Amino acid sequence: MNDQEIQRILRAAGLRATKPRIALVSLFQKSPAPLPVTEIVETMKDTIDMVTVYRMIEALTKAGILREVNLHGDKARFELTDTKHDHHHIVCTNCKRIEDFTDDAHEKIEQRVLTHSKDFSSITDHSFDLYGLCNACAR
Amino acid sequence: MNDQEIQRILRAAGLRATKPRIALVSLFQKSPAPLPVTEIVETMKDTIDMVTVYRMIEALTKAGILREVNLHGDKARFELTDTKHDHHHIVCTNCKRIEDFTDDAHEKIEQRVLTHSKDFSSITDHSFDLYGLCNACAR
DNA sequence: ATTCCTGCAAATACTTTGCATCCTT
DNA sequence: AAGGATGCAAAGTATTTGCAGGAAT
Repeated sequence: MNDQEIQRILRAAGLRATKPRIALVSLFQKSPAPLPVTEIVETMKDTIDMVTVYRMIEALTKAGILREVNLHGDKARFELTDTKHDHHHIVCTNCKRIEDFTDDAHEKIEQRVLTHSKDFSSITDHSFDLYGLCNACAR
Repeated sequence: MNDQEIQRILRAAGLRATKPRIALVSLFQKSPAPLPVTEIVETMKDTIDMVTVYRMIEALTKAGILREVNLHGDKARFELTDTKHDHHHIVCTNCKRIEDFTDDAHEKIEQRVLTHSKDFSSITDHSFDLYGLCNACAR
C-alpha cells in the first residue's frame, strides 16, 4: 500500500490525510506484530509528538482503521484492521513472540452465544488469543 | 467460600494467608465481573496500601489463583480462576457491562492451531471475549 | 475560510522500587 | 527465629487536557 492508498483510506473514514497519520499507517504496515503505543512513540518521537500519537491512535481506532489487541501482562497494542482477514494471535509466554493464526470456528460460537443470551442481540467484535510456549522456548 | 477456605487456597499455593490477601480474595468473590486494579485500590484504600494491592495481584496471578482479563479500551482486569469453569466475557461497547458465557468449542480450535503451527507445540491459556451491544443499549 | 490536527506545556493517573517493620509459619 | 509480606516514601512511566498555532479541505 502506498501513500496514495493510505490517503484514500483516511479520507474514506472522514479523517484528514495528514503527514503524521500517513506515517503511522505506514509504520503499522511494516510491522508483523501488533504495536504498543509506547513502541510507536519511541519510533516516531523525532518527527511526531507523543500526544499526537495517542490522539491518532484513538481517532483511527474509532474510525475502524486500527484495531486494539489486548494480551496478558502487556499494554494495549494496535494493528491494522484489514491487513489479514480475521486473524488471531498466539503468544509465547516466555519470549513474548506473537504469531498469527486464522480460524473461523469462533463465528459459530458467536452464533450460539447470541442464540442463548437474553441480554445481547448483536456482536460487533471479538478477541481470541492463545498463550503457550514456542518451540524455541519449550526446549 | 469462607475465610478458612481462602486460607487453604492461599497456603496450597505456597503463599501466606495474610489479612490483606484474604480480604482481596473475598472481594473478588463478591464481584460478578472482573475487577481492574484501580477499582480494587479504591475499594480497599482505607485498610490496605495501594502498593500492597499491586503486589498481591501479581503474586496471586502468578500462583494461578487470579487470572488476567484484558478487554478493549480498558485497563487489565482480574478475576478468580476457579469461580466458574472456563468462562468468557461478552462486553457491551456502550455501557461496558460485562457478562459471562461458556463454550468449549475453542478447545477444538486450539487443537487445530497446534496441529498446524510449526512454531508452537503447547497452549497453556487463552482469551476469548466478545463485544457487542446489550439489549438495553441497542434500543 | 473553515474546521480539523498538531505541538507544547503541564497536570493526572498508573505502576514500580527500596527499605524498614511487621506478621505468618 | 526466619523469611515472606506490608506500608510508607519516592521515583519512574504512561496517559490526558487545554490552548494556540498550523495544515488540510
